[in-house]
Amino acid sequence: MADVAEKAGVSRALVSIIFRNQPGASEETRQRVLRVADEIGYRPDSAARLLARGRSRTLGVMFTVHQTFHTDLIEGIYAEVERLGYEVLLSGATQGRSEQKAVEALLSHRCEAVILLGSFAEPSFLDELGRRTVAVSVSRRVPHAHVDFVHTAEGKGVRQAMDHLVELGHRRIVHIDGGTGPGSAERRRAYRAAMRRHGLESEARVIPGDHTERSGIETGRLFLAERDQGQPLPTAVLAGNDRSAMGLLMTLTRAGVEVPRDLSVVGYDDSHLSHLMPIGLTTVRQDAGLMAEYAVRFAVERLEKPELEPREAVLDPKLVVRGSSGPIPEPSA
Amino acid sequence: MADVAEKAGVSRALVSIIFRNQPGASEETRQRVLRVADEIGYRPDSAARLLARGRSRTLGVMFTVHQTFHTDLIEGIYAEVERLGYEVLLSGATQGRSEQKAVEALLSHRCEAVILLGSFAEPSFLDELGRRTVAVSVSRRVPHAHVDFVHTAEGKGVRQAMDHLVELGHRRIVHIDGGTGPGSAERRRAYRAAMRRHGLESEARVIPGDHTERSGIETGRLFLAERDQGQPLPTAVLAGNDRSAMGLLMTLTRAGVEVPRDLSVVGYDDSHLSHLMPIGLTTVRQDAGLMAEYAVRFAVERLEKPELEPREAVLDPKLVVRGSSGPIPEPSA
DNA sequence: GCGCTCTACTAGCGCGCTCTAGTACGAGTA
DNA sequence: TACTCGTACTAGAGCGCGCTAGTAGAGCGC
Repeated sequence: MADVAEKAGVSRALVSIIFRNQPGASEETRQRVLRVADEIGYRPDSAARLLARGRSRTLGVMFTVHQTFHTDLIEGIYAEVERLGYEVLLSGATQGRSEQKAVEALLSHRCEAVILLGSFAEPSFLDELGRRTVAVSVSRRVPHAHVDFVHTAEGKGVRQAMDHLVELGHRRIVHIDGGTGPGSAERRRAYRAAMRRHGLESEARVIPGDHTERSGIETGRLFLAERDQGQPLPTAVLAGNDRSAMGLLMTLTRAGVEVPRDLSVVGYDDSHLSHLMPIGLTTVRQDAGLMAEYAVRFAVERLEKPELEPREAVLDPKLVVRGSSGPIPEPSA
Repeated sequence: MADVAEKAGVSRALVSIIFRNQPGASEETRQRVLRVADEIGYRPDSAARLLARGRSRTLGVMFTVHQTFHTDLIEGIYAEVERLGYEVLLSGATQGRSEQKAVEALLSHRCEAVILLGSFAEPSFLDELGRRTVAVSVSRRVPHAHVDFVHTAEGKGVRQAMDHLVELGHRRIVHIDGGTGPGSAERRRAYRAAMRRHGLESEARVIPGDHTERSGIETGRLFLAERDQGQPLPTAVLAGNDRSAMGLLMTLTRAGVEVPRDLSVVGYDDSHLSHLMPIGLTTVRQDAGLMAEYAVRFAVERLEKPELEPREAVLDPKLVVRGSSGPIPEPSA
């Protein structure tokens, strides 16, 4: 910066003004300084910039690397953040890199707010985080924690899916659970309620799982083993999310079970891959773009008005019927 | 930091030493300072830290949000970077956020090196970037640019896939191209060479596309339209990558074409989703973990020995045969 | 001529940390 | 005793910016 200032024959302060696009420099000087900077290859150092101004205008986003729905959300976040003149820092959680670690990285990089996509963390962790900084939790709802929430009305989505299956004649409808995953408790509850409402309480069955393909695969294996022992397959499965549904589909299809003739499968999320399954996955759509928009807006608004209380946005999900669900198999089949 | 120092009754410098895990503080003081810091909720500010020490020890990673293979790479990158005591900053390219923009963000955050996953950028852009900083290009090979390369021997992979298909009796083998995507030129060339080698030159057909599901879908539609006009379907397709293969599979399967009975499909990458397709996708496996390891090591080694010339790592791909490829359909069928 | 305002610019402090060059002091050594 | 040496610590400069308070000079009305 000093080099640029000297070469352009102005003070460092003026260079600073110009690079911040602030008024206070003549058009002529502005052009000259920018030209010199370009020649030298100068680019403002955001570390120093961050340090000097109190604010970083940066939102941190914690996501799970393999969660395809998260990449849908990230796309939306980039778009909205740019609109509002902020920046984004991504930090991924993986097998060997915990959520806590990912969030720590964001905080130490001076993110003003943290957006957590589908967090699995303890409620106390979220609450503490929310008190220390502005935090938004997407998908994962933790009552009484000091964070904003953006999620879909899980109950509504599950209800639509269940009504759809019951209308098709299904009674033996199994739910693959999402474990401690975001939204799973609500989905599980809504599944149980729907079974009760349809008088299918005695048929209700929840299979433990998580939000990965693995739990779908394992459930598939379980079903096949049961079938080999003479038990009938369920006629429909409501998976905890799309990935779980895909795992199930794969396992069953490979074993010769035909979907939806022999069994219907419904997913959850409508991640961008779900409509790319060869048969098309019937699933509950969450609007990733809108969720991202809310998350960013909540964060930015709380940053600009710190006295604001955390809020909650509940979006409406929508069942998308594709090829993986169909009428109940013929009794004789 | 000053607060911590005061409350613990030591100088700021000593607090600094302790937080950098450096020798020069007694165990007793160390514990006391850490306890005080914890009480206050102090966490070293990496912006200031960055500014103060010359180095950031941070590698920037540019990736394409929806490219599933990239998430596989990222997982590997996090692991290797941690092992070497560096940090990672992710920056995603999306529809509305160009590669250039994503890279700019990384540079202004003081990344010492940039790892580009499957870049589409102009060779001149890469070369310039490589001269300004340490850059590693994964998958995309740009001869004579001043960057490290990590990629697989595309030719070998394609050859294996083609030999596999020819062995199964296929002759009308079509290639869906990856356009300007990383590796596509090499794959296209290898496809043509393989057709020639097998005496199938006259059957060679390359359909323009890119590395997304869309190009698979469009190719599927094209095939269906051709079939409706009386032309025969090809018997096998070598897709530009897994996503393209998945798009094709979806379109054809929905239209009643059975894979692999009516048509064989081979993908490329073996991204973590490809073995989750219900029928299992035959594909050319690239070892994401190993590629990530090389990329990080190249970057770090060049950072620590700046006189090092850029290098190239060519890994061996391996055909993974799953359910989407099979023998040529019966002539009468 | 004077004071006034407005534009275009500058001086220099401070953001929170790292790091070099030091000091103070007790233990060991000749 | 005088000296080194090692351990535990401190003072203070400086990293590259942003920002506040200020100046110099042009233009204006009276």
